[in-house]
Amino acid sequence: MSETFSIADLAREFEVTPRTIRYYEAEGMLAPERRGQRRVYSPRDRVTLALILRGKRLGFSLAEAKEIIELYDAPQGEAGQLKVLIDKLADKRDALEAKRRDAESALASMDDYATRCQDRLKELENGAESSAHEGSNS
Amino acid sequence: MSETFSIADLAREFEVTPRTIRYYEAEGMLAPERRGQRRVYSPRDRVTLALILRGKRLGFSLAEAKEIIELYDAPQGEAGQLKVLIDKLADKRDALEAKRRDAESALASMDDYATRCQDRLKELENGAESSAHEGSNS
DNA sequence: TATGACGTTTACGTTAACGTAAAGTTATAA
DNA sequence: TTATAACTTTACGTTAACGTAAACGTCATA
Repeated sequence: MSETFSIADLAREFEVTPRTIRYYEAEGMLAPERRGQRRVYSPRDRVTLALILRGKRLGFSLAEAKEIIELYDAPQGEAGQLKVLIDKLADKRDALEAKRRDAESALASMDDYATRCQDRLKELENGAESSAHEGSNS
Repeated sequence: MSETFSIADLAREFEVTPRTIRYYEAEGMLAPERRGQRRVYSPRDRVTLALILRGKRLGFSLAEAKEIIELYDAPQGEAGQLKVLIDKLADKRDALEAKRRDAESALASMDDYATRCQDRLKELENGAESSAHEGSNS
């Protein structure tokens, strides 16, 4: 028998409220067991929650996050189902790739800008030859 | 005099509605010129809109996107301001890096899963030796 | 036994980010 | 000159994703 978690455990760990976790359950994204009326979360439930929250951080809606999760526990029974699953995975992969590219280009331009700011700061701190864009004239 | 754009031009290009663009203006993120009462967008306005939308795609709220944009046209007058700006840039950079890492780990596990699905599919298509996890026994 | 601490359900409230409709303005085309 | 296409403002409506409050259950412990 493996580890279990209370709703407060997961709320603490992932820095969300119990309300949020219950909401995801109401949306059909989690289905913890019950000990009496209390929710008992398995390590698998915990992974699912982590997936949801990572999806959200990446700008997916809960509906989109749900689609992704459903892919991960889709039945791989027959070949037909598997082909459909593989196709859908490719779609989600493309969406993720796009986000990564967005992040990378944003990082690139931001780093570029930060470098220019630092150069400008050094100019200001070294006596500073009045205007910017001045070469190092001896 | 450089190119200008109507609100419909930008709406088409970025696949949003004019309402959305006006909303961003009302939120203080865009300030197009006016020819009469009509909005006239500069290439710079267009870049700003692109920044907003990329931010949104990455899961930033409009408020966060606004902060980033304000960094990009902050005054770099004195050294003190520049230092503050550089600090804030580092913060936003960290947030972006985190998103990129999220995207990358999501991609990695998804690719992993997709590969396993494809393996399973090939098994099914090649006569299929009953169960999974069977080596290629001669 | 009573008093927290932690959980539950139910239900209404809130906010961001727009959608949508109404009514008016302005330039161009027929 | 009228129509129509593209724009404008104003203002109320909508949806996702929770927040918040009320009223209740249940277990350990002081």
